[in-house]
Amino acid sequence: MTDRVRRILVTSALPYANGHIHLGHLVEYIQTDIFVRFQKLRGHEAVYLCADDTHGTAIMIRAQAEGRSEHALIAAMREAHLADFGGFQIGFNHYGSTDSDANRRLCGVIWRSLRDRGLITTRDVQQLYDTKAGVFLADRFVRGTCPRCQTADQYGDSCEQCGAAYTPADLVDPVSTLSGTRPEVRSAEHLFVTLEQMHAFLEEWTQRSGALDPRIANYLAGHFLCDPLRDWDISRPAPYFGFEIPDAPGNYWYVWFDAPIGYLAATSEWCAAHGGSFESWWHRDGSAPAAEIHHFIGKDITYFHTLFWPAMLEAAGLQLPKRVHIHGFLTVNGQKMSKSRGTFLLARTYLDHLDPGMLRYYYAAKLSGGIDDLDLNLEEFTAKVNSDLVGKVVNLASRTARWLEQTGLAPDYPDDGGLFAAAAADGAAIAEAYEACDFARAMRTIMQAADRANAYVDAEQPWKLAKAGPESAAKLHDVASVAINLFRQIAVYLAPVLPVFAAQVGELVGGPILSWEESQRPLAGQPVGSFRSLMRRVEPAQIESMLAASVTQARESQAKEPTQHAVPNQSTTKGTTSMEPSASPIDSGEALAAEPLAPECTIDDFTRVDLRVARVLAAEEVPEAKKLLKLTISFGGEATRTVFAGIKGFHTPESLVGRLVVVVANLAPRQMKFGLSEGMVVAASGAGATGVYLLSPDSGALPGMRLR
RNA sequence: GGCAGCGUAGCUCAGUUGGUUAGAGCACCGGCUUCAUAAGCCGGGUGUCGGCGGUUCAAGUCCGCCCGCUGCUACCA
Repeated sequence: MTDRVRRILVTSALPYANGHIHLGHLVEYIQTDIFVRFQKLRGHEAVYLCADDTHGTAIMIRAQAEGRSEHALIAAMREAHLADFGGFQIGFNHYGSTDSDANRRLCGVIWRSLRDRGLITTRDVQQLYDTKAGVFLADRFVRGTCPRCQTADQYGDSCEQCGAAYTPADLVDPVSTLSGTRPEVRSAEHLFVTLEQMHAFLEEWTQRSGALDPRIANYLAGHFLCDPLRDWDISRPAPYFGFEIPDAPGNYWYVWFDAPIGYLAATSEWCAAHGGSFESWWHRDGSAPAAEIHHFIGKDITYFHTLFWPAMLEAAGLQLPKRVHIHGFLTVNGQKMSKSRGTFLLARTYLDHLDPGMLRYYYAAKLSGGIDDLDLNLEEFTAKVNSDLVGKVVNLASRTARWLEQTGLAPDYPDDGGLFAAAAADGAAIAEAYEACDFARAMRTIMQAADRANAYVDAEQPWKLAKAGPESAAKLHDVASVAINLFRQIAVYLAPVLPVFAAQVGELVGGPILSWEESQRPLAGQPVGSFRSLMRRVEPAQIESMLAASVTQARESQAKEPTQHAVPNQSTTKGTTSMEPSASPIDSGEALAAEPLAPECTIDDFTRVDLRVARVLAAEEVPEAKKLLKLTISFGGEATRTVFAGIKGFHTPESLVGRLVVVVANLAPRQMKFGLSEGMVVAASGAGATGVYLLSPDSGALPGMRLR
């Protein structure tokens, strides 16, 4: 079956050292791990490499906020990542870090190749600099007024209102979200890769190499390759946590430049430790059989891995990926993972409550190799694990192993009516499905074998043979021997998905499962150990308790974790504290937990916002708008204003007319799709929660009165 | 509204390059069994394959339009 030994280098995307591993990440690592274990079981030389992604502004800022060095931060996160991966039986051959000597060296190698091929160019970039925080500000750390339409509070790169694209330096009245101060414009030289020079190569590689799913190739053709490719800014001026560029002092490689090179660095480190040759994996003219490079990534980082990265490899003359496997995101119970619902499940939280093998199996049963999102439906999870793994597979041994404890397997494999041979013949189809990353199909085929095996036990009724006395002993021995062989055969097929389970089966009978070939011939005459529980049913209570723990955790971490504002969440007003020891604390802390307090402000800050009582004179639907109602309000006297409020669906126009509301009266007018809005009606709402609740003053308040 | 994706049995999904009466698992109902760390076996579906139209000898499978849902983004000022 194994025609020739393939050399397969496999990577998963490098997790960022800014957060813990969650069940969404694990879709990728489990998928990759199954693929690698399958290849190894088939006798191929497969190497699974990964590393922590450690550089960039976000790490720098976080380390600053936590009052420790970047190195301390990434070391701690690395330890946590490794514990999580270990818990889920992810079998990396090597787990490196982008903050390593090997990576620095290889970044230099790639860099020189790009230089030598004339792919690097230099250009001045106007960027905002936060003098208080002492850093250049990435686009998302700056807000200000749009230079084109004058809309306030826009991000540094584009205006949400008019769609204008600009650089942060063009913003009117920019503010740093790090320090709240006004940043100054500084000009700095950045280095760019002129990707357009690689256009023809990228066209060819993405469209015709077979490395990409046609849907991805199509997406790239339609969104990027149809126009000249823009230059890629790959340097950042100091201060920056990363590697300084040797021939451009004061400049650092952008984190997305050094991250994929981490794949090369991990290879280099692994080779150094195991005596392999880096060249044999990545060089094109290696004397060894050409290696296959497989990258597994999520759809969010597609263009880094399908445009920038192959361009870098091509420029450096290195081996290109044979395949970039792209998967979708994880949803839980059909929705995006949510901290408040407890479905933002960290790896650690899961491990505290459930068996990792179960998630590995569930993901395998749902993964079909496509880029569709994968849904973790917790009820289905429970049903599938209990039915397939406990009821069908484990139960097969549970119901027959005891009859072989004394005798071992039959000395010759008995006649089983062709069952073992049939499942052995399925091996080719199962292997093909694994190879195509269509694990769902592989699991379906394997479970059919388990069904047939259980039907066999049922038909032979070994429990009756056991009672029938000595004359049936030989028949009982045969039946149990068949059942245990079928069980072990299934364990071989499941070994890539359930390595720990496979090892336990090996202990029960037949020794460690080391080769796919073991699915092709039955065992005979071997001893059988005493059967021990291999897997327990999932109880709905376990799921409940995991979700509850997850909610609690999310709250705690949100209370503790520094935000990018890096300002401690203190209670700042007496009012807040005096309300805490309320006699009957029946209100849950959910709303507050979902949205931590904003950074401290001064009374002057507050005074700048002019809140007034207003009366709603008229209210009407805006049929084309999903969320907006058009209100006409008055602060008293003749003048009226038009305000669009996002309360459609929560208030009917009729219920609003005549009532008093609170309005931000000095807010800059905003041109909206359906007209000019001249203020903002204040309402309460919870982060991530539905429901919008208008504020009303006590009776006696009059339009025009100010809130203070 | 823009971009992307999806709509097949109550639920989660398979349906390969268009080809015989459209499938699986779970759930549900009935029967059997009792060896099993409460599993197993047998039987049970009149599903408008979202709708309409088109191409074809033949469409869940290709094309067009429409409807609905999801994600990102936008009208939440």
